[in-house]
Amino acid sequence: MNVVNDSPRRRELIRVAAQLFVQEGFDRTTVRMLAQEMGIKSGSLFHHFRDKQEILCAVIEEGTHNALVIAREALEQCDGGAEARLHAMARAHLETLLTDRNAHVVALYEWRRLDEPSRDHLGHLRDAYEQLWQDVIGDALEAGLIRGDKFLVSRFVLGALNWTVRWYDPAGAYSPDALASELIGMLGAPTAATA
Amino acid sequence: MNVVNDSPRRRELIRVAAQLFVQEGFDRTTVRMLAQEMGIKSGSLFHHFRDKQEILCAVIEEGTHNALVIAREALEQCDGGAEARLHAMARAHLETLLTDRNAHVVALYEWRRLDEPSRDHLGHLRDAYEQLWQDVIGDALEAGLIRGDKFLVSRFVLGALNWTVRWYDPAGAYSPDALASELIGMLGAPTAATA
DNA sequence: CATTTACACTAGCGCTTGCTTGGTTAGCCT
DNA sequence: AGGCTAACCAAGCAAGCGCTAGTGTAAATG
Repeated sequence: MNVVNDSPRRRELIRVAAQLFVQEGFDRTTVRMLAQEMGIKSGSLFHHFRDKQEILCAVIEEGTHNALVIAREALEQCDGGAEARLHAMARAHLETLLTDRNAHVVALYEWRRLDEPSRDHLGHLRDAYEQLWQDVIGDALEAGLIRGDKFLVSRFVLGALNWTVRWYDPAGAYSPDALASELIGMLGAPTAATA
Repeated sequence: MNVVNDSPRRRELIRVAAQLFVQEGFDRTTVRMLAQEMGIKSGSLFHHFRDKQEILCAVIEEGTHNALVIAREALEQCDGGAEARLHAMARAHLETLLTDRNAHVVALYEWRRLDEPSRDHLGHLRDAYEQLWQDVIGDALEAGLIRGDKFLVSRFVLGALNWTVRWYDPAGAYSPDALASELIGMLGAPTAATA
């Protein structure tokens, strides 16, 4: 009953829950599964979370939060060039998609299972992240690096990047850095072909 | 018990099921919901489908099948130009994403709920569709219309297009045709900027 | 030493789920 | 008229679901 909001135990639960949600989907993952994976009984979960929804919310929140932090860091450690910033964002996105893969897959595929309040809360986080992208894309457009409408390009690029969770193999030929370069090279940037 | 494989009634069931699967998700859609929406009792569904899985499979199969047919038609009604073919594919993809929206959203977001045999069966359909894309992209690369690796570009483009189900509003400023042009214009095609 | 806190357990309630069974109805074909 | 069949219904089973109430215990805290 007495729910604690931050503890190592809770963090571990979120990690394992994310993995299960990816493997089985949110609805098919039962509280009993998660409990067994943690070596405890199902009732004990509700000491850490109010209900099952809150577990889902926590998983997505952590992933989105990390993505935002990493993106901001990547932009700060960057000289002012529009192309460098674009590359840094793409690379950061791919890297967080790898390190927090489970959380991001859950965010992408189980978003609809969130109830209204959670969706609202997490929506603001996600909006902040997308705003970052729109700023960087806007700069790249002004610098003549790419062509098109700011919002349209942002959505196309985000779509292309998010789709990578379906096929990208980190053991394959491309590193996140190389993949980011390939993406930018594909866009109509005459000077970015070999970035 | 005695399952029929093709009938108007079954087709209608598939249509309604697709809508429910989008609204509620596959797991949260109960056979009772679907039955009620059709004005029948839940047990009667199993005259048309062996089990719930088969309904999901039928929904996705119809969507993917239509996409394949429409893409082939679009390519046939096309002169041989690589750019025209690329545009025709993108436009066909966006149009089928609209007309069969429910089925495609289900295919994108509920794929994991398929059992192994269904996934295998539908996988071949999807592979055939992606092969079409790779051919068209390959031609565009050879024509110097775009840059990059054939497989990489195919995946980036498909990702960008599929992501549109998240944000595209058919009542908005862009028609599928215009959107396809914008996407191709964004790619590094010097002669395609105003296609 | 007494109390609180964090975490886990046992045991189950109340409900929903996919699916089955056995039988009925209405229309079509010969 | 008689038979066939697609379509449906009523009733319910067995299993599984999220979640709760109440209790135990070891470590931290006063």
